[in-house]
Amino acid sequence: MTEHRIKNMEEFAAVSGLSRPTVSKYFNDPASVRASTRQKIENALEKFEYQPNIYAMNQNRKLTKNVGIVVPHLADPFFAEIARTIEARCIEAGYRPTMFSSYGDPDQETEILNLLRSMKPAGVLLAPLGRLSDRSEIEKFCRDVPTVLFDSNLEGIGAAFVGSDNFSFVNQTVEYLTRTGEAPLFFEMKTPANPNANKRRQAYLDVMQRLGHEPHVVKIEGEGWAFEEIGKRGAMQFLTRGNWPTNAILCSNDRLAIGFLAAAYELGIRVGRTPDCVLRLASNDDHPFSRFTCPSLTTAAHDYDSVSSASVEKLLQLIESGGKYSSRSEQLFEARLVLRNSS
Amino acid sequence: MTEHRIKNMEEFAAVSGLSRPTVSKYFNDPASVRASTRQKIENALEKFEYQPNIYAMNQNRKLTKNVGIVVPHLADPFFAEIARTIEARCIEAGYRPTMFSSYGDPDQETEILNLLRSMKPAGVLLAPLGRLSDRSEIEKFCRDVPTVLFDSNLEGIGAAFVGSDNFSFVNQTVEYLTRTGEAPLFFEMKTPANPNANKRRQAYLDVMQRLGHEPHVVKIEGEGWAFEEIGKRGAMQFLTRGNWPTNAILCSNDRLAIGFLAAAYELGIRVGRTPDCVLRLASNDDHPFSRFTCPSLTTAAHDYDSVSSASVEKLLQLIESGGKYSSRSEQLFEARLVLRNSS
DNA sequence: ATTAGAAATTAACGCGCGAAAAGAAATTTC
DNA sequence: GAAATTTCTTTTCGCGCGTTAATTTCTAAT
Repeated sequence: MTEHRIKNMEEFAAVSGLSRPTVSKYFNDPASVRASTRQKIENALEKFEYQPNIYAMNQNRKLTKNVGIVVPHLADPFFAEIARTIEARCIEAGYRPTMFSSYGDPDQETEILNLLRSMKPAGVLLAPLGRLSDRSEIEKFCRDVPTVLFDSNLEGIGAAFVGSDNFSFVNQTVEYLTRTGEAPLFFEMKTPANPNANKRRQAYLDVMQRLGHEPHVVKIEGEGWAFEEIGKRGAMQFLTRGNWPTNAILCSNDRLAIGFLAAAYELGIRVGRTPDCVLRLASNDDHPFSRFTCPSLTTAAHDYDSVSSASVEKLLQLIESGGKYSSRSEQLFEARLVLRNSS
Repeated sequence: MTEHRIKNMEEFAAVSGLSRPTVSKYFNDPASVRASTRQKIENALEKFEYQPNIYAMNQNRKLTKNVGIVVPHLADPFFAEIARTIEARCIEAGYRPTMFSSYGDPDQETEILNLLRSMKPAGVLLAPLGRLSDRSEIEKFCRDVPTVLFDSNLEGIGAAFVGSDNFSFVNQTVEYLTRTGEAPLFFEMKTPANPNANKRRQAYLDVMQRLGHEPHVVKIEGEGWAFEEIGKRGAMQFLTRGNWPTNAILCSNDRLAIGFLAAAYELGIRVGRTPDCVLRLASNDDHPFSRFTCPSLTTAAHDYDSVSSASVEKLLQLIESGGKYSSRSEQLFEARLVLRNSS
């Protein structure tokens, strides 16, 4: 029982009865060595607990197994959830994901990209801030590092975009609200940072026209990422002002809707589909908390799983093709209407 | 205009008119070189955009500038928020934080610690899972790496613990509820994973005894991290059963309370402090969403800022003392009672 | 100007691994 | 069983930097 702590791959190769290059190959890709050899290594691995020095590994590798995941705001459960799923997918695929959040700050987003560049990642999954992003910085980054955009599209940037079909979201909610009652107005922030918001407004206008109803867009004030607070304040104004053109509200996203519902509750205005309610509300995203609002929120749900899987898959393809791609692809997933009690 | 891309520190040292060891010293600690030298480097830095290879840097350094931040569940806005604050503090202090989340899984927590160990971090800030954590693994890890525990205490493990004073939380909420109405019952999960939950129950029992009221603890079923769902289901049962010993509820944490309020709303049971309400509810944590519940939630707030600052400060002290400490310290911060509409 | 002390330079080594090339050994194929 | 193929070993080089020790240069004082 030689209780000799293994210090490097040389020593570990010795105790597994192999040469260092072979062991190196194994750690690079376990399937690249013969089964019997793999056994030898894995036996030794159990007895001696060694793991390669990640810094030495990555220093000389052209391509690391690192993958960067960047989201605009990790404290938003929506992004936390999707980042979590993507992270899991990357690990399954044998990569080492690292998560970053710019917390709504464009400068921090740029810093993250710089840090990532120095990490020589195999690829990056990036959900950009949107309107606030420094487009040229992101563009520059995408030229150096294989990058797949998700959630927020920046036209023409990155090798691919994977996201949700905003038209499908709004189409379903508007159609449902209209079919079961009055056609909705659209409740949104005046200057949304996220490009999806703009697409959703456009989709709302399109659908309303198609259905032959007059559109009403309510734009509320507010900057930053405190959407619930913004939604609540905006709803307070909207609700106390009265004189609503319709009794159906479609919020641009769930976080605004959460604020809206809080305002309605405080004002004693019943929201829901029962006869005693004066307003009906629907929204988009299926935020993790939307099933616990009062009333629970009718919303168009992202296909989280598909978006995550497709993003990662796209990135893996891109990596395997050496970062080259013939044309930028965009993949959009349909929404799934989730009927709850708010409409 | 020599558009020559700098490849390594040697080249960068050349263009800044210095020797490599000096430049190396600068990157290790900018204050360790003469002011005029620092200027030279920073001038060159603006013209030539070079950043040292992080892998080569860390390979041979006894201690990196890396700091690990580990939380039990990043998709929980509470942890996302505290992780965010801690991350910012670390960056301010010149360290490079990396965030990890075990997502409630003990195995993943252990894996994270193993990965961290191989990153040779200067220190780690760890909020362990709690009851589910593999104590021996964490203990082993803390022997190798300077570690400060936060949020959840594991007695005797790590160099220090920084958290909130659960007694102060419960003391304030119980005292408030009792003073303004009936004494509360305590609503919690049967087998809470988080040690704070146990301390809160104990604090509740203590306070009730001190105030001369009979305690009532309602324990609801449920495993995992879907606290809102668990709270809602448990509240559904509790509320439909009727025959409540008191009209005041103290939830162990806000996420349970969010579920409780959702259940009450669905059942048409009014919660709040107005005369038309049949129940009053308070809770602990001041979860980011607790101001948007219906009604908004009266809760005992963590001193987020102090906990984050103190944790990081403690870790920095620990790092500067070479990871040595004479005795394990515990630092607890008082709660701040936030009165909203639920009681 | 002299000089001690601080700061920078030179030179050299090593870290732990990736990578590549050439040859030996094992395995598969017919 | 020999040939063809795959897999492994040996050898060697280099990555980009940390680190150290011995000098040299600079700075700030006497």
